[in-house]
Amino acid sequence: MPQDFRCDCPFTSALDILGDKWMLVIVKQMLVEGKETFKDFTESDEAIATNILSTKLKLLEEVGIIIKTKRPGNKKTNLYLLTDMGLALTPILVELATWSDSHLRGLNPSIVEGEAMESMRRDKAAFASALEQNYRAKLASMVYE
Amino acid sequence: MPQDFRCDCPFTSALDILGDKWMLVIVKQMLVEGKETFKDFTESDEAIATNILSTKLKLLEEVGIIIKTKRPGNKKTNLYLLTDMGLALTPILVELATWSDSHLRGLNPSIVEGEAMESMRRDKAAFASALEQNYRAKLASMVYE
DNA sequence: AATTTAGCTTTCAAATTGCAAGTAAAAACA
DNA sequence: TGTTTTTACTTGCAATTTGAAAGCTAAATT
Repeated sequence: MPQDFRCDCPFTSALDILGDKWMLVIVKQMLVEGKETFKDFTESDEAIATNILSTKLKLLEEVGIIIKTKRPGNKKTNLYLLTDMGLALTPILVELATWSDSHLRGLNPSIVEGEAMESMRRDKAAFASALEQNYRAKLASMVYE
Repeated sequence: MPQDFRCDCPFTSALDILGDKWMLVIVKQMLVEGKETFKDFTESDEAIATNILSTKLKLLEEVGIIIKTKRPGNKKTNLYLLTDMGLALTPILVELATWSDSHLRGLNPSIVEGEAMESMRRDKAAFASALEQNYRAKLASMVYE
């Protein structure tokens, strides 16, 4: 079941894949919070139900945003990792967070503040790039362990 | 009914508002396609149902992304216009389209190609800025007519 | 005055989301 | 080596959301 697209619009087509409450949240958890396993995701602040998690992980894999793998020697724990296609979502996530930072604090006063937010405000592109490089470094280190 | 937020994460909070198939599509139609009236939206490529459109327009207004108004002298046709908060979504839309352009053509080969896409690729920030300025110019011209 | 248009609302069916419980296999423990 | 725990799910079912189609009201046009 690949996916259905509403039309030929590039904006809309992205939302045909990413436009729901969970797809980008899962990507964020991987990129920003370092979550890798099914268990990791179930323990998140956002409290995703396991059946939804299962469905969304399958969809993310089908589309090519993540890959499912295992650590050598471990036959039980699945690892979900971002592909290049998935890492390319970083700028979208950073723009979403930036918009929240400047326009959503009135509606959700609990939105976090701190050094990371300040760093993001100071230089969005550098912040996005750092997130991505950090994740790539982790991927590289996994291969040789 | 303002809105419920899942947690204090700025990424997730943006998706609590924008994370569905329609909210950002409606904003795109206003920003990129110049749609303003209920009728305009119903005639879009994406073919939104009128009940959903009605619900989403109300939500967009409640959140503060759009305002509902009328042209002076016309008591029938409602105009929906982007606020500053709504216009601030432009970079998110441009990042979504950019991602589609580089990663979704395999899954949706019908995604449009053309001068606008090339211009977006050439300079994303300038493209976003042009979209926003273009919309602001339209807003300014409406006031004096 | 009659018709058309714009902007919805209502009804109901279908799809999606989500809670809670259950299962199977691997791994850790005694 | 047998028992318990952990991980990664699936299943059943209720609740919510989405969507197609029809209907309705008031303004504008003919």
